[in-house]
Amino acid sequence: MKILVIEDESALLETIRQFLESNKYVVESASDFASGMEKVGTYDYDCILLDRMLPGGSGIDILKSVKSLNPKTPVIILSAKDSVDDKVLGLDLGADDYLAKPFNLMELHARIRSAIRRNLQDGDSAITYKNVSLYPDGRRVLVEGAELVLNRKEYDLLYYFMIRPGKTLQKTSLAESVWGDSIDQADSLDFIYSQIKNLRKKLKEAHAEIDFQAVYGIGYKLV
Amino acid sequence: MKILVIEDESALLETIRQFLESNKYVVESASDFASGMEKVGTYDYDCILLDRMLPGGSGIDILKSVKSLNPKTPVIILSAKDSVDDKVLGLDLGADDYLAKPFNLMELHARIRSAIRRNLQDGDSAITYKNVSLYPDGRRVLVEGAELVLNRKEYDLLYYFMIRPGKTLQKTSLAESVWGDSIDQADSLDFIYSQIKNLRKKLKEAHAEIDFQAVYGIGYKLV
DNA sequence: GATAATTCTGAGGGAACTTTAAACCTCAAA
DNA sequence: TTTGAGGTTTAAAGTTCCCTCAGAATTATC
Repeated sequence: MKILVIEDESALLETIRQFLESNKYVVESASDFASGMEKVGTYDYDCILLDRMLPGGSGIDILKSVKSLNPKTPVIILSAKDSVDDKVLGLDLGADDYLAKPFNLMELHARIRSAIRRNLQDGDSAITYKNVSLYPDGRRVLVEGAELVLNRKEYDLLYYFMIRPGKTLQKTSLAESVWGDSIDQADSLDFIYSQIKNLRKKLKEAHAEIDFQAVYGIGYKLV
Repeated sequence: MKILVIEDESALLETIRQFLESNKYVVESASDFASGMEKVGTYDYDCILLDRMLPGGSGIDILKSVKSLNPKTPVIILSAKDSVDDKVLGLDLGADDYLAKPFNLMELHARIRSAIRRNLQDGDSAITYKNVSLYPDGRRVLVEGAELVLNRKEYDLLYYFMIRPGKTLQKTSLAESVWGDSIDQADSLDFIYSQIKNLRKKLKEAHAEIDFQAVYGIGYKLV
């Protein structure tokens, strides 16, 4: 699960980051309007935490942008203002939840899970490609109706591919999304080979019609 | 689906209303005893959420009234008290489920769906999976007709699994749902292992065909 | 073709996680 | 106060991941 936190108070940002990472989320952050907009426009996230007031612009505009690009991505607004108007404005514009600062981290966690779950439960919760269906809610994978048991990394990796079928994905992107920001430029990415290999084996045994096609020098794409 | 929420804390009431409406339910509400009684006596609902303590009277009396007028309407009691007596009293008087405050909205949603489904299935109010049947009213569990005696936590845990068979449930979700919001981030979740172990033992002795499959690094799922 | 770069495969081992049992705590009933 | 059941914590043993490494196979470049 990848979460974007857009927040200019660096102390708060770090607190949130640490907390979320200890809860196994992959966290990215932006601390001003421009970089927030850029991240939102470039990557997909499972949930976005958004401060209302940002240097360079209003969080509300980022919210609008998110909702036009990826209407289903849940956005939780963090704001110092606890006025009803503020709340209503945010929710009217499509925010999924609203949390007044200062807030409790456990409360934040509950809201994030709730938002993500709600998002996944809406309508078609399955992601299907060829004869493989993936249910984010419950982390299940079915191949022609038969359950395919995957472990954590395998599932995360497959999920990342399944929501972007046919698209060539760089190894660095894969590493960042599945393994988190902690990946260093200098680090070897050999572990991806390992995971791809194991996933392929399991998929083949289950007679899945999908495969990861290596794109020499770049990464892989799901075909 | 039309739901009546009888609750005097206006903040909680609004939270529930927003949540349910966003999930496509039609929501009506009452915030004191008299108006609750009136609504209950006048309209039919698919489910009623009922606070125990209300200005002007006890939720229990409303429950009695509902059960004499429309015995089949599912009623879920919401209460700040998590005492066993309270729970048993409510369930003895015909409540279909019981949720201790503070509760998670997704949990509430699951219980509502479960209660409504059970109601529609007419007659038996059991939740059945493989050879295990669970009767929320009375908190009884039968394995192939034979009663399986579970204590409180064991029952709560099993219930949480039974209404979500096959779905991978995170340990944190389990902890929150069965143990309540009091679970702290820093807390170890090892006690879940103990409960799982005891439940498994009892289930096995009773020749139940269900089991909790560990999902490494995530939690468990009922199979 | 020869060479370099990249990808694939299999095995090993340390870390993370789960299982199990037993000790410990708490609280209500006798 | 004692007793015992329910529930939690602890510790040791067992299991599963998944990263690393080394060599083989494949692909690109010359």
